[in-house]
Amino acid sequence: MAEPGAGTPRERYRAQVRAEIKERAWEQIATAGASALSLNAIAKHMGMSGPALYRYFAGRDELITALIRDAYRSLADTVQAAAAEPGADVTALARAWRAWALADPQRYFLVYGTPVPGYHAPDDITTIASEIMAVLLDAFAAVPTDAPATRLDAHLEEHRQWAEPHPAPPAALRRALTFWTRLHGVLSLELAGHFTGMGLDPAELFAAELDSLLAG
Amino acid sequence: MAEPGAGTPRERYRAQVRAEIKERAWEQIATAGASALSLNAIAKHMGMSGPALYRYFAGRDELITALIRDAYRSLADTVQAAAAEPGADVTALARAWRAWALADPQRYFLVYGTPVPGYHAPDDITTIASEIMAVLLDAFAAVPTDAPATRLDAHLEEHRQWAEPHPAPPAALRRALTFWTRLHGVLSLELAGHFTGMGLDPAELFAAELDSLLAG
DNA sequence: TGTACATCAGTGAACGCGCGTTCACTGATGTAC
DNA sequence: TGTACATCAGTGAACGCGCGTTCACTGATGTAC
Repeated sequence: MAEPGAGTPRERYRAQVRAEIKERAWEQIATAGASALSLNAIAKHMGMSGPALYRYFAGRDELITALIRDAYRSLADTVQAAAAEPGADVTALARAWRAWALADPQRYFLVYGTPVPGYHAPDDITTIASEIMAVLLDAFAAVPTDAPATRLDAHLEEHRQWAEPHPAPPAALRRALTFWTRLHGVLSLELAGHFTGMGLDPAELFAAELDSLLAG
Repeated sequence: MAEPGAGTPRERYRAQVRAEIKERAWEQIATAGASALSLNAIAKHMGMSGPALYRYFAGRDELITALIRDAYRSLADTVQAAAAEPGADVTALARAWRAWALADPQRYFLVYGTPVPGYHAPDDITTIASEIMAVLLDAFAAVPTDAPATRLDAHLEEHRQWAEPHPAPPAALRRALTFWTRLHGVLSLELAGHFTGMGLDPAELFAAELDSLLAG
């Protein structure tokens, strides 16, 4: 007797409806932000009654958590795919990261934006986040720098739990973190619209930060 | 006949109540985020009925806009005060910036966090934002770098409207922007809790980014 | 100084709304013999 | 192959809630003569 597995027509249907619910949710988030996400509104958009969604998600919170998980997963897949390309380097990762962010700003903000006080992501999401870091560590471990060790290198050498069990040298730890914070600095301000009206090209800013990473 | 000016007892009372409304609003934002801000809840906290607040703010949107304006004003005052101290340098500005951010994370996010799609800040807020940039430009114009001009320098030289009429040289434009994006990169991830559980000290990351600016 | 009037802060009732969520149900789909 | 039963997607009514906002009002405070 086969377990009620993923092949069943009913299971396939369930997965399909779940996916459509999430799609509509993303549309709603893109339009009005994550805080405006409403189960009833999604149901209406799908031509269903509100309570029907409870067959697919235990509630609003579970849906949001699923969206956050999907967003992390999507970014992890994106950077892993970029790293798997032949000839991939840090520049390729940065480009993939930026493209992912620009493709859906609200998705980016769901991952890296203003946190909801009190919300804590489940453990499996933390795991995905460290997959992402692992890709960065790999990339920087592959291109050692000859810059002298900094105070931060020393600090990270003594506080490297977050990178375990990756064997990256301290400079790679530092550069991976710096990749993250510098690109996020430019991207989040760009996506939030802080450069609009300033007359400059955020892509130039991004490129300059990438250069700074390659030099460091 | 004196205009119904700021000295009137009634006017002073009004200002006081307006201030208390905003204080309660900040408390609420700190607790549950900006999207949870509610006029009725504030009124209840103050022991007033909901409609009473309409004597002081035309509605929820006007209150939020006032809070955003106050937050920008507060940051501008903070960096201006830091710059006015004898012996003030870029390091002092960075320290003041960081202290301001840590003092109230949700206030920081109201300024630099996830934007609400569709919301556009009024012009006077943009003006305050450029006051802040002016302080950074002053600081960097005062300490020229001997680093060679970059591609970004060239871009900024041709796109410097946002800095007008400040006479800062291109390198100062670049360094002021980079100050902003790099510190924001570390601070926003720190305040959002992305470093918690990693076992590293965000202050070290911040210090390293500040060092990178001084070197650039 | 007192009296008449104007201003204005705050109340309480009411409006319509959309929210998340529960519940008992109908009807279609799948399963076992 | 057909029949009996179990599963489960989706409905509609209902719950209680808090929201923003309006309105006509009361009562206190300030102003003019």
